[in-house]
Amino acid sequence: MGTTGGAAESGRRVGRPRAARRPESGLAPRAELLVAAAELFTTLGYAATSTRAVAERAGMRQASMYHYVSGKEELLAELLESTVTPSLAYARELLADDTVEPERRLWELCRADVEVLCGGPYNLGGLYLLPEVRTERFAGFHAVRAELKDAYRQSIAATVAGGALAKTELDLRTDLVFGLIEGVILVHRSDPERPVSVFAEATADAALRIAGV
Amino acid sequence: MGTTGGAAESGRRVGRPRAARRPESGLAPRAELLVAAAELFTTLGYAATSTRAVAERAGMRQASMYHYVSGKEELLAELLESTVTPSLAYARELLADDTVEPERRLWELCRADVEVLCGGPYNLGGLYLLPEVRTERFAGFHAVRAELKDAYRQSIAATVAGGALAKTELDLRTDLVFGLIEGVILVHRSDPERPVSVFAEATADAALRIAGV
DNA sequence: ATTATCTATAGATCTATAGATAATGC
DNA sequence: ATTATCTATAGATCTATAGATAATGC
Repeated sequence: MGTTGGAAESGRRVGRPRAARRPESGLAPRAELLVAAAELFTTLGYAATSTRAVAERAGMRQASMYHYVSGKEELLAELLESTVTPSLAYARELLADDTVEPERRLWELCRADVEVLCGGPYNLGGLYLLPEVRTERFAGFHAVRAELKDAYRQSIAATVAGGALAKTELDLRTDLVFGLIEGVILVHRSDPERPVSVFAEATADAALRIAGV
Repeated sequence: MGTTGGAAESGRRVGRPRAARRPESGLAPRAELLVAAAELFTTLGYAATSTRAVAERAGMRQASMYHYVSGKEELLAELLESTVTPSLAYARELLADDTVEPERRLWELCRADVEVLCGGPYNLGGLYLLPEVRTERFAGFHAVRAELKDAYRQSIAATVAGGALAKTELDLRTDLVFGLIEGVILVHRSDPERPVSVFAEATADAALRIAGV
């Protein structure tokens, strides 16, 4: 124990050496697998990506992958959650801070969320629509996503325009705003040249208009 | 020739009878395959659906499918295009009709498009994000989708607010509106109870606000 | 004769496990 | 001794083709 996963110092590592030696990514093996999975899932598709492809791209043989993860599903689950948790943490921070105007908070939440979704090297948001994701296996992801959506609902309700809404109306507005944010995933893909920051701000502006602010 | 594909009259049909006899759907075999594929692709996922599953659900054996289609890809291509062509035809009709106010035309295009995307029995719009769809094989789909997007661009440009926009700005607005429309696919899924017509109108309202009208 | 289907199958995967091996650590 | 990896493989697919068969049509 103690230095578990460390050993980044010299090239000396416990265990049989890998067959295909490579430059040393510096990442822990599990992280290497996650990066490889992110790239392959988003470009080839989840179901179309084999465990062999993931492992090989991470620099190890297919069977070795099972030393770190139980299979493809675990990788997908972790990747999905990683697209939500930063925004969720930020949303909570914003909601707790009452020195900021509610309209401004909502705008900032939208902006930041788009940055996370479109800013990473891979278009992980595109994985949300996978049918596989609906299964019980991904309950953890659904839970955090629902929490994020609830933060959006609260942010909208806190605005001047939002305070007057009936529950049905509030739900509808929330769905539209949330839909816009997740929909930008598609949009971003259609024009990846556009700077993410410009795009994130434009989306936040649009979200406020939808919310009725 | 002559009555190709017909024979819906009595139960008499040319060719070896199917192994698993069933009530007669009334549909032509190719249409039965498309319906089966729509259901399975949207619920299980494209890559996760086998040719056997599609064929069996359509009432025939796996190998018989190849009598009608070249494989899964052909089914997907046709299903994708079917989600765009009705809206595209309608968009052209609207653009040709100058008795309608531009703002109203844009609203109506959005409303109708959402109805098509969310109105069908299956959530085919969810297939847009499949990585497989990016490949050359689906160029036909991309072409019609690009035409539809262009119709949106024209509709936005024709509005009072749209006329004043620089090209970059117009492109951005178009992308946001188009993104909202396609994003509602996700939203609709989260609450399928809500009547589609209400939802379609609310989305069209939101689209106009994004467009700046 | 023509047609729509069937059965059978070759060849190519892919996943997950069993068991061997080549390092370091003590 | 412990660990991280390897090689090998059983068992389960899945796709696309070859060739047989059971209807109708002439």
